[in-house]
Amino acid sequence: MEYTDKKRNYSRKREAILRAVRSTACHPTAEWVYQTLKPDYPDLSLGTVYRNLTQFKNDGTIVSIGTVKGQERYDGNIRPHTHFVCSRCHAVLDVPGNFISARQVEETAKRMGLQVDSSDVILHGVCGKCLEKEK
Amino acid sequence: MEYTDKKRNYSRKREAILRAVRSTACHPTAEWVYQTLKPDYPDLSLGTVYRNLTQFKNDGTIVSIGTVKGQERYDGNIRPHTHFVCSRCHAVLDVPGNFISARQVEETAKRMGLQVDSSDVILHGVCGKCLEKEK
DNA sequence: ATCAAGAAAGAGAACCATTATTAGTTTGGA
DNA sequence: TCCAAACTAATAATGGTTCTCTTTCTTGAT
Repeated sequence: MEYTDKKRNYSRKREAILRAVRSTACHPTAEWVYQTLKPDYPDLSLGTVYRNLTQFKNDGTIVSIGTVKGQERYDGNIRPHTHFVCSRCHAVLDVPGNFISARQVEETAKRMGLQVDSSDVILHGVCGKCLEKEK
Repeated sequence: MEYTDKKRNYSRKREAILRAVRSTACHPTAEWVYQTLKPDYPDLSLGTVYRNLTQFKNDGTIVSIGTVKGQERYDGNIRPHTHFVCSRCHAVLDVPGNFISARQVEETAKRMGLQVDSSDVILHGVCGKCLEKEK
């Protein structure tokens, strides 16, 4: 068994990064977090943002929605919910409801010998704003 | 309205690329397709694989499962179905069933003013092989 | 308060999947 | 056969992410 407990010191910037991710519903990229905090933390480094986002993701403090247009998107809301990705503007929206049958998933996983840790539902399409623009 | 119809000439390599994607259930990466075809097509270029996979994806001939470990994964089976991604070995497996309530999705989309074109269900966890290894 | 150990950060190089460019080849209609 | 458009190989460029290395903080003990 591997030793996984890591001492973790306090860091003002780490705290700010978590606050930033939790403060928005835009499902931000690392770059967004960086640009958002830069004014208040002029010496913030992009590497620090990546490092801390990865840590938060690994210990379940935040969650990753996956990659949209080549960039990983994060979510500070770790309660399972559905996401909508606009194929025009690449916005990621929360959709209430998870639309999935946990029982069905469990049964299938058991039958297939899989250990399922999480499940994501992602809808693709065109968001309201982009539909407006296209008219 | 934009002009989207493109003349398409025949190409032996394009045909082989589609055949390769359809021939496997491994949900291949561009690199896999390239390595698989290389023996039979020694002058195949990786750019050609990327170009044609993108074309196939754009006109709906194949489908993208998203990005796993930084690499896009494709699927020649375009019938909606669920996918399982192993967080250890990064295998992508087909899971019979789609577990999603189309009606619920429709209603929610309508209420939110979204145009939903497709929906993906992705399970994350540990596959049977990796569970064996870990014992 | 001071000090040492190690955790965190800044700066920038390195990495690597993907995309773009360019020059040459193939396809298909006239 | 001839030509324009489509396709490709080779390779450079791009860009998000990770790594490295040195410096700066944080923490706990003295």
